[in-house]
Amino acid sequence: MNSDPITIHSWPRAILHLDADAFFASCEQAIHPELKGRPVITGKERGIVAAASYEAKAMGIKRGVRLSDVKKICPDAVILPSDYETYSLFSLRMFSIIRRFTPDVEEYSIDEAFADLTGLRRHFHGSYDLIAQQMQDTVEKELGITVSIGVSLSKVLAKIGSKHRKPRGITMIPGREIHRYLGDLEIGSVWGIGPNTAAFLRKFGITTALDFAQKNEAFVTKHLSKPYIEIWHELNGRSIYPVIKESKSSYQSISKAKTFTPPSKEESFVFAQLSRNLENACIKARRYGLAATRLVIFLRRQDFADSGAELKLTCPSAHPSDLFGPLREGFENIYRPNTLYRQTGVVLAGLVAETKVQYTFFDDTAKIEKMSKVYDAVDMLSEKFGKYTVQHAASLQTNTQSQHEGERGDTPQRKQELFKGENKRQRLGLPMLDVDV
DNA sequence: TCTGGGGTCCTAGGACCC
DNA sequence: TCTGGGGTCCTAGGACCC
Repeated sequence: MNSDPITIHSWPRAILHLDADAFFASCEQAIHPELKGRPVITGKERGIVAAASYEAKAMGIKRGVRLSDVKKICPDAVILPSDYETYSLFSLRMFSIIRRFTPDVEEYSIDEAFADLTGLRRHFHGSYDLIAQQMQDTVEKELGITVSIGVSLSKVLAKIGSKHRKPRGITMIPGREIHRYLGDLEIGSVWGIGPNTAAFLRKFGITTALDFAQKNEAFVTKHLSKPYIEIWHELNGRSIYPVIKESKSSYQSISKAKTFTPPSKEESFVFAQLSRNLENACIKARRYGLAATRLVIFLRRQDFADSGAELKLTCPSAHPSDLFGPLREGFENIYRPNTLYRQTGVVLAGLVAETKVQYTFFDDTAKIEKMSKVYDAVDMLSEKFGKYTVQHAASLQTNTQSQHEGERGDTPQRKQELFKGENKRQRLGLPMLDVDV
């Protein structure tokens, strides 16, 4: 089954990659100026470091370190729960600043963006370097966070640039200097080359990005599959990956998972967690007008072994009431008594647009429509009053335990200052629900 | 690095059809 | 009843990303 052939984009492109520095921690420092200059860490809710400010990094604190260790290394550290909602607002602001320079912007992740600057020098009466500087300055001035930028001939090279000097770095990698940046770069640090591929390449004596880039095409096509051939081209300055403007509007799958501490062996508790995952996944699916045709469930044991089950649904749906039957069935297949579980999860897969859902003769259409209304109302209540206003009885058991998760009574005043004039829904870019209960 | 919670794309191989 | 070549669709699973 062969997919699209590799096409190289028209000659030389100027691709910019922007990467915010210690994004979560920087947002916290921007909102709480008294934290500037202090070691700040987020991740309180899960007990390990999600992000560390540069002050914390300087003391040797990295992502993934246990918070108990953090307190030993750095008793002064300010430890906060991650507040994704606020970070999303900063993120949207950051993207809109980048769009002042060009509409050709890809929102790659919450703290990263690509932009295609090809041909913009005339318009800005300056070099790409100057454009990058202006962008960096504007973000810093308006949002109070710093970013690092790389500009080069391809996305892979631009990423290498933005990582090369941090924080607040700007790195231009013109074609003639590519080798200078690839020579010191370990092959496993290249975007798209994971531990498996790095180990495979090392068997051929390839240890740096330069070693790989200098292999000839015959070698690459003989030993590697499409994604890696593409990376090889990109490392050599031939742009393969386009900057994709369209923001995400559809999903292939929607998943929800949650780890609980301490782990549990109690069947009803584990199933309640799973039910909650299902409800959350369904809320998201309905928000995008999607319905699932397959339901995947999985349990992760304390030793990190996974077991899972996949159920095919007779009729596409994003309503928990339709999915509880299959959920229960799958759960009973994989749950083993006297086993400690640490995580549950569900995946809604085979998503189809809600409008495409076809009812068979045997489905009770009237009942289905009634259920749709009920769930629209639930979604609206969740938006208005917080997520768990209305719950299925099956999920209720999770509440007692969720109380020891990180609480956050934040500073609404400050947030309102920063984002005044936009209600939460607009700020987060969510569509308006049009519900008549 | 002992382990969050989301996602994506690619490939091989089987089922099915002519 | 058997044989062969070739196409399409679907799915499981691997690998990778932030």
